[in-house]
Amino acid sequence: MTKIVELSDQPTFTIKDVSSQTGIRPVTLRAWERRHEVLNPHRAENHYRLYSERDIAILRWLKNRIDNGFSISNAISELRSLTSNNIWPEAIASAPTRQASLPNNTPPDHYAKELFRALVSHDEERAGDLLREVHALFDLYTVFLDVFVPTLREIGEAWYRGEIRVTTEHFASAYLRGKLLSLLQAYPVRRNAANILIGGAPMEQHELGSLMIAVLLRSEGFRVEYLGPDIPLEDLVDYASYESPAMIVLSASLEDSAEGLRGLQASLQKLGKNAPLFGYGGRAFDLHPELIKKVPGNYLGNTLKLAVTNIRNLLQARVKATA
Amino acid sequence: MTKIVELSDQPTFTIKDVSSQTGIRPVTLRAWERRHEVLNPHRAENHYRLYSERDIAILRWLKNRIDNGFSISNAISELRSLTSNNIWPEAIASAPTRQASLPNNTPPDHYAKELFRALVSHDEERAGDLLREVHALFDLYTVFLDVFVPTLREIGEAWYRGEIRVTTEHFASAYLRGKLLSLLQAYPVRRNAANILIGGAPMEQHELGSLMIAVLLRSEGFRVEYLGPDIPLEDLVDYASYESPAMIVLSASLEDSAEGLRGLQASLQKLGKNAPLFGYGGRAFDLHPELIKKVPGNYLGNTLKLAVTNIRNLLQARVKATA
DNA sequence: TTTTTCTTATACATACCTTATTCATTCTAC
DNA sequence: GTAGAATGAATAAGGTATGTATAAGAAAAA
Repeated sequence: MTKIVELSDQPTFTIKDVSSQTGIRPVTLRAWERRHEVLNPHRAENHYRLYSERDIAILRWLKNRIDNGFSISNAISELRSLTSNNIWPEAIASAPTRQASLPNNTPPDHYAKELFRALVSHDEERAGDLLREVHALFDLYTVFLDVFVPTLREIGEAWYRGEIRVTTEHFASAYLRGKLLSLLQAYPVRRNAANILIGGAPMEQHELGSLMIAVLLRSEGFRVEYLGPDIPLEDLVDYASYESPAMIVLSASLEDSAEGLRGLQASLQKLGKNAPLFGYGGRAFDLHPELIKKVPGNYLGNTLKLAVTNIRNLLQARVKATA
Repeated sequence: MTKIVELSDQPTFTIKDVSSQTGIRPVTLRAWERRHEVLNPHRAENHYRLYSERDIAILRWLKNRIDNGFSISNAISELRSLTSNNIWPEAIASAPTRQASLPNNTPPDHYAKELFRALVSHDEERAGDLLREVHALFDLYTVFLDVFVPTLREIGEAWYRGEIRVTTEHFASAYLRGKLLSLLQAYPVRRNAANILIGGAPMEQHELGSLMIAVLLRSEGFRVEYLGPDIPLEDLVDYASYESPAMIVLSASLEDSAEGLRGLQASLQKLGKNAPLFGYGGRAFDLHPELIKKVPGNYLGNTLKLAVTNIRNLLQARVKATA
């Protein structure tokens, strides 16, 4: 985790920007620079100072030390001893990262790592660049299986180990949710293909898994309605009786949510010949495999690829059965 | 990404037209052109300048930046870096200063009704067509205030009256969430503007309101981090102590979530001079106005427009106070 | 023809950034 | 306690940035 984070050296901020962001007066900034040789802002052609994000991160850290009662010279020598050992104070390490873009033959693994770093430092711009690159290089399955999923797993684990804040986890999740939803909406809706309803089990809040399934299915030409997380089952059955979808897919990451799915298959069977297939999956079933026996219906497997293959096969079988 | 609107390159406007549309004096326009090589208006045979709609959009964007306190050279270099990243025409086209309802005089509430019907019948395609049209006709405020908000209210009420299914409400909400998140991510992130953290109070699940605020603020050039719903406050305060945002905005639709905000202002004040402003709003405060007295901090009002205005004013006052 | 409004080029005032020097406090070491 | 360093801030003098004003010529309108 405490690997040295590279910060942008792109000089973009004027002294006024820096002052308003750090609360340090311009005169003081210049005095520090002159007297302590701290920072070395780039200069524009007109000799104006241009600060990088890294500079600002350092200044914020210094300001923080001063507000805690240390003198500027103390703070600076502390900073020096820290940086010479390659240990960066958290405020600096968590500043946005930006690296030269990697060569085009980088395996998806590296993108997962880079994406993780970008998200952990709340750097949307970098994350966007990475995703654009990833989409240009790989197909959707690779993007999801080898970039998104590992990134999400790493974020989850880092959160569990207490290395990143809940707020950061929230930020990353909101960001990827947005990307997946716009991806979903970018695919055209097939009106006369098999209709699949996708959502999260009751009480379920994590929707990234079901969203990825939805995007993959839609990209393969299925007609997909994405219903979001926390679907009430009774209402869903009622909706299914009117809409007659070919299949309902729900995901659960919590044990309780998964338990809640036990009665669904039976309720759906009551709809008779038009009863939709019911498929389920999610982290809850990876962690507690005994749940698979308890929940009637089609367990879709523990990877996205498996899930999509299973859904495809189940639907084909259903078409044959009704024909 | 989705193309929102096409801007004509036909040179049809005289410098006087441009001036009256943008509020920039002709002398100034010529000075910018001479000194910064920005824009390159076509010339008539008589050497008079002829501006295209696209030119005007760019100028309006520049004006907006200047009104937000940036210098012209800063604004132009920002513009350059944006265009080279090709996130460009969309961001400009939906700039907040666009004139409302130009050619077509269909009122926004007609679109609200149509959007409601499309969503209730789970018709994504129709909804997408409507949104594209709405974005081409109206500015963001109108789209949100007069189309999105009434649609959402109508969906909520229809659900309350039992006229639509929860599943339908979920579908509509997921759809609009996706649109809003893509919109948010379509705007470039300003790295040197006041940083605002936006999210939902603890236990809060409804995120459409805070998302709209986030989009509006980002469209006005603020640096916005959207953190999603259900933010843990303790962790947020910790994050704020490192990141020093200028403001934190949380929304609550449930009474309990709103109650949970009572202690935040005090926790934030402990961060000392760098303490961010705290603003809040949401349905909970419309329904239970007495909560406003109970929750210390800045109540932002009961409409989106009010909230954004209040946030802008609070931030301006803050800048003055620190300067 | 006269008047208006565009064109370019130059000029000017204000605000802000630059360096260098100075000043008034506060801290630190003897 | 006192001398001297450290520190934030003020000031002067020069340069840049920026909006605007003015002059002189050309085209369009009255």
